[in-house]
Amino acid sequence: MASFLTRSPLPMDRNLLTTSTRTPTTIISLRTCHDIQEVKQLHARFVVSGLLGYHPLCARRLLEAYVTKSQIYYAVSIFERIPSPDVFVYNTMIRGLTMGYLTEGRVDKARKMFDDMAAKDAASWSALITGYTKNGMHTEALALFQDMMVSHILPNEAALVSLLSACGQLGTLHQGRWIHAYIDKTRVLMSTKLTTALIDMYAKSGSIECGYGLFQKMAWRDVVSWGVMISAFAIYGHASKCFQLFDEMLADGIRPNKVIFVAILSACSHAGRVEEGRQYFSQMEHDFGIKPSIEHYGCMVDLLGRAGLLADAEELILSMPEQPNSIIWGSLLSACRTHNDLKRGTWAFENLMELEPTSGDRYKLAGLMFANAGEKEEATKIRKMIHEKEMETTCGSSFIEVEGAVHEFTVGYTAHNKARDI
DNA sequence: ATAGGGTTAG
Repeated sequence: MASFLTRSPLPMDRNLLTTSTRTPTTIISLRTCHDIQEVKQLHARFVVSGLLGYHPLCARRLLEAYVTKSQIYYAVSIFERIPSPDVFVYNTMIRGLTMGYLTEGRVDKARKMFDDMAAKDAASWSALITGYTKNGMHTEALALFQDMMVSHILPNEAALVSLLSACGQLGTLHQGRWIHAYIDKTRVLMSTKLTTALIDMYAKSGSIECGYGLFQKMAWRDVVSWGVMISAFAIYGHASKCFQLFDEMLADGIRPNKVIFVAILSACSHAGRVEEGRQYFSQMEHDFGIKPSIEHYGCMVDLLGRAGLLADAEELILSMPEQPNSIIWGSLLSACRTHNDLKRGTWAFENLMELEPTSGDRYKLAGLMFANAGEKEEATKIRKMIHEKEMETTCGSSFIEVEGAVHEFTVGYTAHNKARDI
């Protein structure tokens, strides 16, 4: 059966194909497509003209284009028709399999492809490490790094950035420090991205001072570097520091993006800075042209709710252009519990039941609200529902690393054998 | 004739 790979070029393209030593512009233009439809149109042209089977670059560039557009289905179909894929093609496939919307077993497929590869380069390891961190499989990413070191393959910058992100998510400070030392020792260039990843790792692992030290020494800070630093201080509740950094960022000529405002607004929320929060919220749209997204509304509802301004929170929710999500309702419910607002709390709870009918934590919170307000009947009704529907409830917990070991702490749990010391 | 990678509300 003749496939498009074996078909000879049509007469109209034959001239172009045989006389030119340069890559056809249609193949080059695959890289600048920003729309899937454009890629598909070019794909069709390549099939019809026979270029796909004729030019060795055509299939791999098409594969690359589908991968960057997260079109794994098309990427696989192209991949399967490449006669003898090289490392670059395999690496592109590993990236594609671990990117975009995950369907079951795609990371495993990437792993299998990786294991089956006869020749792997640093980019192959990097692709899978990044794939793991992108899918929240941080432990697997760090384990793969160990294998990589054993195989004497030097990690590239992309791998190091992903590994630092994994360390930050897990809070494994000593592994992060080890990578930092490794970077210094091997004289890897400290780029903006790498330094930003280090700052984020330190901040998320409880060493904000280390992160801030690196930040201050940076030669070039982009909007992400500022975002990492401001978010870090926001989590620590240092609102004034966030405001100061925001001004410094503007003075540095960097325009804030939506992420910066999420960080600033969450800083306001954690520190109870209602007035500043309101100012930044309106400044965001009027001075910087950024339309508030659901995350920004989430921060504002939380800010107003914590401050007990529940009527304002309600008004804001009703003014939202899109449907509030469970985070917004959960935030409102939590505020209603602390401020004993049964009316709005019930409203939030009703919406939560629609959006997350099986989340035991939401029901538990509502139960506590009714119990606090003396509504014993409502409270028992909810407790029964949790029991009957066999809903799972989680408790808040935190991880802390001491001398290389990670300990988990659960709210109300003091049975840890060295809880006091830690 | 070659990419990838860092920030985000409870």
